[in-house]
Amino acid sequence: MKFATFNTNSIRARLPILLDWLKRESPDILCLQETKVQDQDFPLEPLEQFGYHAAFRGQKSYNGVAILSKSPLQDPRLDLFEEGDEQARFISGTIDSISIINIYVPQGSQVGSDKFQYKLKWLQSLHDHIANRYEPDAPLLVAGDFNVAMEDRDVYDPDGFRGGVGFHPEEQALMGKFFKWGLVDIFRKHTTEAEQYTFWDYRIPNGFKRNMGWRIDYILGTVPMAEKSSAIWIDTHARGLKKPSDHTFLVTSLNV
DNA sequence: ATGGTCGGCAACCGA
Repeated sequence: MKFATFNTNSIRARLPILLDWLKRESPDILCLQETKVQDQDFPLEPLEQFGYHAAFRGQKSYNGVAILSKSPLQDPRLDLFEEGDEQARFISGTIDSISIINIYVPQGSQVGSDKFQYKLKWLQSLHDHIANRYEPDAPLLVAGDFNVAMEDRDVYDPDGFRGGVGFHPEEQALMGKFFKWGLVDIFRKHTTEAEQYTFWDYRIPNGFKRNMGWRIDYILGTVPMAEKSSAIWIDTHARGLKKPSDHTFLVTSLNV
């Protein structure tokens, strides 16, 4: 089984890249973030023509998540918070008896801002949601754009970023709670290599060419899932075409 | 060479 995640930064702008990649890689499940499209405008038909079911929640201009899959998503849930979400950042369900959670964590703007506090609250709420509703010995994958890098080897300028948004100890401590609960960073299960990034800021001139990136997209799995992962790789196909995304595809093979 | 990020969506916000 091939499982992947990709921040599209607009699914409509990235549709040629996305369809090309689906044709080439034929993943069983693909989690998408920042679709930036309202549900009535979601490009369902071309995806169905490629043999995919799609579950999605969008909103105007910002955010938006989707799960594409060859088998339909069962028991879909579209809200993290019990009272319902104001922002489209969460979608979960079950496929072939594997629980899937796809998330787009708030970016956080600046340390100390209201948006930063919301990011911390969101991460804590995601942790509590998982701890209250899932078991660490059951099959669960949590994938998406976490907007947090964990270690020096995961960013191109650790000393420059330390204490800033995306590389702040409070964010990292909240990420640490996921690992303590029992989730495994599947990328780090397979390699200790540094400078392996999934995101390059558009605003850095030639940032991709100079590999000035961050590893902020993850596939996390409970131990039974991590044990079934035979490989994981960063696929920069999304950077090769005319309208590159600022993120890449992150893909893992699972023996299920 | 005389600029220099994107996308959404209609003036800027968010990343």
